[in-house]
Amino acid sequence: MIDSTKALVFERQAEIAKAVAHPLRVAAIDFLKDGEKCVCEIAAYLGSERSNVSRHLSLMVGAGVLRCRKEGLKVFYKLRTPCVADFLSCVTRILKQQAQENEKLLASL
Amino acid sequence: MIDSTKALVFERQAEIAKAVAHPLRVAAIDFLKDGEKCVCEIAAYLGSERSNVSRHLSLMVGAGVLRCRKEGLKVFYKLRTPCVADFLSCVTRILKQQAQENEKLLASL
DNA sequence: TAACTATGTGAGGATATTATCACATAGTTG
DNA sequence: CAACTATGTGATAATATCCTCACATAGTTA
Repeated sequence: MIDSTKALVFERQAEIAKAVAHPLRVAAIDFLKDGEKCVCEIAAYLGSERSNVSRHLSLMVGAGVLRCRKEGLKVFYKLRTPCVADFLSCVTRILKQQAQENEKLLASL
Repeated sequence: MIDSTKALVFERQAEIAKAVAHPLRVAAIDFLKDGEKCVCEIAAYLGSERSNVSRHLSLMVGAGVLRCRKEGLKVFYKLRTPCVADFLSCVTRILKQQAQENEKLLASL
């Protein structure tokens, strides 16, 4: 059985995964891996409503995935740690392996 | 702006992240990193209803995170690729960095 | 100060997730 | 065949997530 300390860790891990688990948020993280960007840049890139993007971004800040900084009228967001990008590359690797397996399956038909 | 190919990738990446984004599922993946286990073992470890666990597991199979194999009465689940475990260690690293920042903050009070 | 720009937030409804209960299925064993 | 074991599934209700619209806030600039 899971002890309560482990349960807490699993819960926090799930929270972080959840903070990434949305197409717009994945895209935003991918966009931010090159450095900080303001909301309007991010929204333009994502092609989605400002208010919606703003919500997704603050959700990620809440989960500790992003960090933000105000400067004049603009608010700049960036990855809180480069690990976040690594995390996405891990997901990408999973995707690649899936694609490879599918290819093998297809070839055997 | 995001082109449609990229959008598809982001969507698939989000799907995979979502498949992990639940405390029970994180725990199951952690449990499975040592090798395949049957549903009853997993359910016992998670301390949750069989039917519920079964649903979470097949969700992960659907997302391509797990793979399953029938043997007699039992169904064994395992990680589809070791990348899945790597992915969780990435999340753990993010958690650690968060904890370190909090510690630094605390020390400065 | 008034108009403007960038961002955030409340309310709302639409949709998706989740857990639980009861039951169905499939394979095993006496 | 009957009882049993392991697993999966349908229905349902509770809850969470998401998007949109309208409006609020804060800083800028004319």
